[in-house]
Amino acid sequence: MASIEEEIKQQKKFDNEHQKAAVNLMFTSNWLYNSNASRLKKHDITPEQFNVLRILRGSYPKPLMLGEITCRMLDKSSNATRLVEKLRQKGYVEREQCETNRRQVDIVITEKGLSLLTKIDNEAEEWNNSIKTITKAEAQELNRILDKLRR
Amino acid sequence: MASIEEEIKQQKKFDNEHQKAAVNLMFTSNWLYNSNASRLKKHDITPEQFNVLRILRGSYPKPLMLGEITCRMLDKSSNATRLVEKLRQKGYVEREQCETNRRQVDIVITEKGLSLLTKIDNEAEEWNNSIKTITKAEAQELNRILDKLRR
DNA sequence: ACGAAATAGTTGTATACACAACTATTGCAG
DNA sequence: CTGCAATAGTTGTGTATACAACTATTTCGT
Repeated sequence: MASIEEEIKQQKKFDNEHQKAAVNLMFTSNWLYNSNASRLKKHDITPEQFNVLRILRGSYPKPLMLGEITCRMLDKSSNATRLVEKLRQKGYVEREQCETNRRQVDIVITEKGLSLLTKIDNEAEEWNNSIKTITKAEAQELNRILDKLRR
Repeated sequence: MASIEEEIKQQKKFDNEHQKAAVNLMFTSNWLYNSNASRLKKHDITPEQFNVLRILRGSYPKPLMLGEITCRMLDKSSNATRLVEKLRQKGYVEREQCETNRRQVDIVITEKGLSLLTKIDNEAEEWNNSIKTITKAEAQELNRILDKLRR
């Protein structure tokens, strides 16, 4: 088992438990992100692109405009225009100018996109296990503390 | 108060508490990172560069070779060569080829770098409060769960 | 002593985030 | 109706991560 101090080879003790939690949080998030990135890599898709596809599946068959995608993303300041363009080039989404409001661009996931998500879902076993080292009760407690932290 | 579902405007319920915790973790980490980035911005330094400087202060006055910096960093796959070069251009660190092993490059923080860290420490009040919405006991529990999660 | 393997670091290319400036379209006050 | 503000999206520049190929140096087996 590796404590956060061991992971980053900390020489000195942390000032306090809060500082340590902040570092631990970011370190663990990176760890999780990298684990996710590596399982998606064989499908030639990044976690950010995957996230956008899942958002679009959530709304399917209704399209979403770019702004709606942005506000559902984990990282709000990411650039939906460019992410969507990457997905379009791969054939996973389609873009169309909205007829009633020509400023808007409507995005919809394609059949190909949906079937990619299905394939990834089906092999998610390994990924799911990587976070099942904690119990359901611990996951709930984690969610509670994280929600409180952001207040 | 904003639950993770509200933050990302989730349409459907999460499959389970573990999935939700994984998303919550990454979302909260981004939130924390952005909060950190914005306080450092007025000093024209990024969180990654700041992290490298603190690592070097931890070892001061002993220099560290690039590889030692890398393995202490939060994100191991980041590129210490390029980060250190940015810091060198700003005058916060010095690089020198190691005499006993010419493959190595020794890095040491400068007086200017140390005084920058001191200045940032002195105005860290606001940042510290941002994670004090949780109690010390909750911070400890968070640390315990995160360490367990990575096993 | 020689050459292969290991070690330390550098560099190139693709992806994504951060921020700001920019275009195009729509809505609204007067 | 006109023009200004608000909205929706695009694009440019700088920073950092991901991964792999590369150079230089040292170590070690024979």
